Amino acid sequence: MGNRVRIKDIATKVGVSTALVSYVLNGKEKEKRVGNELVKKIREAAIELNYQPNQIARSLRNGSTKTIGLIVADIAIPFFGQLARVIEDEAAKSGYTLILGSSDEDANKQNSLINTLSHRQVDGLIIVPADGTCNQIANLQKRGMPIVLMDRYFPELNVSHVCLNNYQASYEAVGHLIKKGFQQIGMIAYQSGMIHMRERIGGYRKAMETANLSEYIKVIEIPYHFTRIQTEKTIEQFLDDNKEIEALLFATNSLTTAGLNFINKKGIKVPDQMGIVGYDGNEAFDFFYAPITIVEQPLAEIGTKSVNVLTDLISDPTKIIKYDLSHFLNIRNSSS
Amino acid sequence: MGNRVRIKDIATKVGVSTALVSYVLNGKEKEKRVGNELVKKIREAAIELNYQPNQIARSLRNGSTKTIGLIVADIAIPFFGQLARVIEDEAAKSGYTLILGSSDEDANKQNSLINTLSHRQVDGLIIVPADGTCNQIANLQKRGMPIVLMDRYFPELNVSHVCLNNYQASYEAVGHLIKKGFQQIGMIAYQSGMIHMRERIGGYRKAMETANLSEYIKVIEIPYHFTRIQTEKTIEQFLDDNKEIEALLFATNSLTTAGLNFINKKGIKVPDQMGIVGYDGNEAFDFFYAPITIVEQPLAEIGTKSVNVLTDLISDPTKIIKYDLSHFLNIRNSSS
DNA sequence: CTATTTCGCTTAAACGATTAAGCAAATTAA
DNA sequence: TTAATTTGCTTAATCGTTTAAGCGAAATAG
Repeated sequence: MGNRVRIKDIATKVGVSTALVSYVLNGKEKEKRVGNELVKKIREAAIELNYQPNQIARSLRNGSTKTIGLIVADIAIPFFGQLARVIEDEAAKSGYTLILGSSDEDANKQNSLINTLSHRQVDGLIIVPADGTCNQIANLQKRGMPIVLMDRYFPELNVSHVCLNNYQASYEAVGHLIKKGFQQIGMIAYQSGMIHMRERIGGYRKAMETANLSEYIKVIEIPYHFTRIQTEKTIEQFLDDNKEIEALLFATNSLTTAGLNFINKKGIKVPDQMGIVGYDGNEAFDFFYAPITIVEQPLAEIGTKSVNVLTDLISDPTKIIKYDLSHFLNIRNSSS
Repeated sequence: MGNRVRIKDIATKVGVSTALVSYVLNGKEKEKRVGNELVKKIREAAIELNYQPNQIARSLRNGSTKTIGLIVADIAIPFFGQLARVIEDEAAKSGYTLILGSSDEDANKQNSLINTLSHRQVDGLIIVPADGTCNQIANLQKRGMPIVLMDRYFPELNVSHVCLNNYQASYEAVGHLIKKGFQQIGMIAYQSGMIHMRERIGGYRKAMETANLSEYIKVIEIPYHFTRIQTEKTIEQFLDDNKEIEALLFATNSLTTAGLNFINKKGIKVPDQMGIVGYDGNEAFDFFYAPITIVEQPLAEIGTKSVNVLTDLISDPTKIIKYDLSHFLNIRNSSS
């Protein structure tokens, strides 16, 4: 893009100073009392020369890039892709553009992403924080960066967040299974110290305890970096070791996929031999012979709220806003 | 981020000029013969003050933002999410960061995205172009912007691209169905003038003609903005009008999903009553009782090549590089 | 008719970094 | 001893915008 047209070129062409051009192109011609004729000439010259403002120069001068950094676990995962899309649209409404990064739930990657984005002077960050990155977030906040944590947060930190009320969601999901007559309900979760996973497991436990089913509590936590095959093997081992299990709560979409795949192979009948509830829907599950009961997250609300909270923080960095949104339990055949 | 540390703060602390600090922090201390003691002091001061370079200022001065704009149809669609991820990683290897936009296959949206990104001085663009945006791309190129078209391109334009060889892919997919004994093969496509769809349809036609099955050629083209329900209705109508059809080629993942959903509801048996081949895999299809034969695209290759071509173009804007990559026909039960 | 206000524009600094050019002191060469 | 070179640093321009401050000329007020 060598032959870029600058404000100076317009100024030269019209025969005025760059200040006037800037005033006019920013719509301040009244306020700055620019003569009507010049306003017209400047506008025409800008169009004629095909002037395109340099947002970088503007950012440097204004101290604001009109840019939001979004760090998710992996943009290839539909859940985050869908969130990113909502965020993109909502951000655009306020003139913000998205800079994207995937952390792979890895603290080091997240750290370098945060550095990259903050060097690029993003006006704020929406982060799906990885396990063990509490300090990173705390430091960021101390340095005055507007941050919104999404999907999970650190209870020990006073940072804005927009998340699901995971405890309540699991509690109700398991309650539903119990009401349907299942008692020996197991849970397949990810190995993570992060609050969202702890709460999903906690809600499950609480529901079991409340129904006097504590003795049947069985949770397996699968490491995030396990391959699909390793995951299926682990689930197989878990079910072999606990043949009495009648129903399963899966803590994420991909765990549900892996689990169903295994259940399919083994010829286990859903829901007769095994009741199923999973987090986060997926077109995939429509094709399973028994449509799957799903804990649905309000994706659009999570995305828009995250952006709105962030723009609030950008204008007032002292604010702290926290949302724990409600799920919707979409009941289908797999749990009846 | 009010209290940012600038190079000037380091310079003041150490008692030198900003030039020296810049030289040292950019590793030019040898070349610029900076004294060993000062090098050490400057490094220490930078760490002590927690200096974070301002990439915006650097970009303005250097005329390069180390930023790539990525415009896809919709980042929420897993195909594009996966591509975005590959691109993100490959770009990071060369120090580039991604700025993201979704066009919804809409020419106007794409236009404003291109403007936004080019005002932000991206060093280059990877675009999945929307229908009817040939002029936009041509203008961009004329203005000297490095561009790589991905997934589709404009044959009438001499612009770099990385795409699938869609003609070949459809041709082989249909050839496979014919070899399996299907004759009355229909195709469900999107209504689009874009080359990728034309070629997918063209390859289908050619395969049918080659096998002397021209009389059975039946294609329906569904508008992109149809809802899931409208799409299913349209497919239903198509199959009602053409009850003799024995097999279907679906031109995209979401069409396959809609189609299978309908076929499921109607109780049509796959592959006995209907053979199926679809583009682009999806975990969903693993759960369909008959695993679906898929035209798989080399996602990783498309993504990495796109980035590599773009960085090539950035260093030499006169280059034009075109890739038409090969698919992999993953044959499963739905087509045998 | 002079003093004040308004009008319409220009000047120049600033944002934070990079880097060509230059300059004094120290060193080496002749 | 003088000239030339090397060393180690500083100065200042630059990238493209924005915007406070200022300055004549014209208009209005007194």
